[in-house]
Amino acid sequence: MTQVPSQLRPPTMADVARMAGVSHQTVSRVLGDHPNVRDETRAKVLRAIEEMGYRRNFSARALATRRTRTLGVVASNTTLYGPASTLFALEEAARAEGYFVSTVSLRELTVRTLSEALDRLSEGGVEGVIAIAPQRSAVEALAGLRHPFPVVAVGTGSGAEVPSVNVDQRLGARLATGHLLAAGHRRVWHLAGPEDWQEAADRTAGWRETLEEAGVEPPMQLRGDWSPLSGYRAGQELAGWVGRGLTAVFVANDQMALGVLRALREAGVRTPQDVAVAGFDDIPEAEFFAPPLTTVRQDFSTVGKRSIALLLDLIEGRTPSGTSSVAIEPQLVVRASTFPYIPQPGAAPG
Amino acid sequence: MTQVPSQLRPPTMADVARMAGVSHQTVSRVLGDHPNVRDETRAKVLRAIEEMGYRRNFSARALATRRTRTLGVVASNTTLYGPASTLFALEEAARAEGYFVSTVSLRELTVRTLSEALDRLSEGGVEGVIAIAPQRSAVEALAGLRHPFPVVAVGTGSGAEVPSVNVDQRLGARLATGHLLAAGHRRVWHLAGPEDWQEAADRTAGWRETLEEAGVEPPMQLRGDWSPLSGYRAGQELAGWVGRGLTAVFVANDQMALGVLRALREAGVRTPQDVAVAGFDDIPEAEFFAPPLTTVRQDFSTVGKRSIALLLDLIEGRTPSGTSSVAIEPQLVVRASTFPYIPQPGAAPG
DNA sequence: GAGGTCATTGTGAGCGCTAACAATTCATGG
DNA sequence: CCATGAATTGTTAGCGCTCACAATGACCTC
Repeated sequence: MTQVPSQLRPPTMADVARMAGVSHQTVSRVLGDHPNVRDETRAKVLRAIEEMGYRRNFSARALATRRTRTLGVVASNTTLYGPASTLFALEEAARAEGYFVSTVSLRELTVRTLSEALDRLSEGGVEGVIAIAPQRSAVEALAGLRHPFPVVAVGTGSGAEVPSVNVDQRLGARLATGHLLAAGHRRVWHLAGPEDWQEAADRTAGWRETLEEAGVEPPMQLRGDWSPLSGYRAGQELAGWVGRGLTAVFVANDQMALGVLRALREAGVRTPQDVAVAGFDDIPEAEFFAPPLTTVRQDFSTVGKRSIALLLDLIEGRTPSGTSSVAIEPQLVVRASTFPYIPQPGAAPG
Repeated sequence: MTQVPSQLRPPTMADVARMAGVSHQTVSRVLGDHPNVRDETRAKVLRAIEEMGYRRNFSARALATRRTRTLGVVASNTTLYGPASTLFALEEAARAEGYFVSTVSLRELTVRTLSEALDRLSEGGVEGVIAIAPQRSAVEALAGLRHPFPVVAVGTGSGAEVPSVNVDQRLGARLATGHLLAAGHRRVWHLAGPEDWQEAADRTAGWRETLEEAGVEPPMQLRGDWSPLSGYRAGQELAGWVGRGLTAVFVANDQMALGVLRALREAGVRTPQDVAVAGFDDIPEAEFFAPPLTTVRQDFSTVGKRSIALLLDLIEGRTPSGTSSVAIEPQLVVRASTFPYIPQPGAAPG
């Protein structure tokens, strides 16, 4: 019941035209919503299309128009919340503009894998590519690669030579760190993300700036790899500093914050009474951590829309609306991990 | 430095042929790895290709061969761990077979959205589609829809009229429930997933069977919507049954289990000493819940490979290797939430 | 009623590639 | 030295569509 194998070859526009008693060009006009087609003719054609189950051939159309209306996306770690959300938002935004999205997911972003991915997408006829490339190495690779289509980077930071769209990570870190200072903490410690990630560097920079502006010497900084496990290990180390000046930690993402929370708990350290913890990302689970996590939310939907808009500008040869580097404001979400008040789940906006 | 706008039109095969002093067909042969090309000629052609930065035109090739080598994927909730992992695995498997993947992510799977997605993918020239369609309504919609290409469903359960690939949810539920019974619990309660999800139904069925085979009357069953919040609410209700026969809960996914854990904790109920909790999915965070969560792991990589293999069989007109419904075994991962022993994070396999 | 305009439809030429077949070259053996 | 067949290369005809332009006819104006 699912397929229609009435003929071996699917019907062509000419077949439809013959059936409707018009020329193939008229069929094309109907399909293309051209104004100058008599209603009666249009109806005839539509009826024939319906009856034959005709569908326009993508390849022929693309060949004739020289447009595939397909965008490529290169991503890695697509099972992480951030990249997955970005991917989703990108596809949605692209579809809204009438474009298809062809994805290549990489296990790791190196010059080689990135280059292969771009080659592959090029063979796939994409008109442009979005690279979700948060590692610095990836940005450099991107800048050095030749490709016959425009590329927009997401999450690479704004300093790049490649047009990019970013959430303002530095601002997010300032919000979180500032919030902890405002809550009365003298110093704020920091568990940073991987050195190679631009977003990690930006978050660290925002944290450091905020402390320095407040006249506080930034304490020792730990480093993790985004994983809960690395957060757990860092948390064990942090637990050793409780009572020696540690009262607040800004963790570079929620997953590591989860590990930190667990390590602190196991060490008998209470959150937030003994140590306040703030994260970054606002993953859906963050609200249900023990305790619910204060964190920084990024608007991926906007990231997706802006990225697609920028890429399409580049494809159409338009001057991008604004600069070629877009920054999006993140938002602080305060929950119990930094505050003794425990809100009801579901009450917080998220 | 990134683009090569040396000529307005990108070079064609004929341009390369002219430069190499051969016919365009010879260029095509070189690109197609045809055996009967003299090494010397091949070298000439490759040099010309390199020099001109030539890339074969996707649309022209697809038109001539009548093959786009593109598969479609329809998915919803792609930011959830399961669907995101499946998506990733599908793309990887498709790429390994030389296919492109064009994704359409839906916010909700209804007959209408599904139908639109299939239409759209059809316009995009896909040769086949994978539908990550865990809702029953989606399966029905799929069965009733006409489409000019084969469709393979993932996560729909094996009973469907549509060829499908599934993790054996029932078996997973039996593993978890059996584990709890074996640990000495007299009864196992159950927080089920949304009624409309086949996977939820299968997990519930596995739970119920296991209890019945053990001669135990299944206790009241709660229902959530996969979210931590719904788990939290159910957890509050469950907390009221502690001391009245409730000692173990099998929760239909990890995120709800997270909510349950929090609710129990807030109610002063200890896990696993007072109530053991098992989840389903083994999301990366599960190991770092408080306490680390016993759960059921699904091998998405295998799901991806088998789905693609099945779809390609259908596309090529081959009889699918085996039946048209593939089941994949899940795996129980035991952690502290069902056992008084607390393993070190990182020690558990995952 | 001639001339003009507009709406509507048709015709022909590609888009850049591959498949099928034709033509050429080359090595080999009788 | 030429026939024989294999290896190598070239030629031609589409694949199914859109674009540019031509053709037709209806309608209007003076």
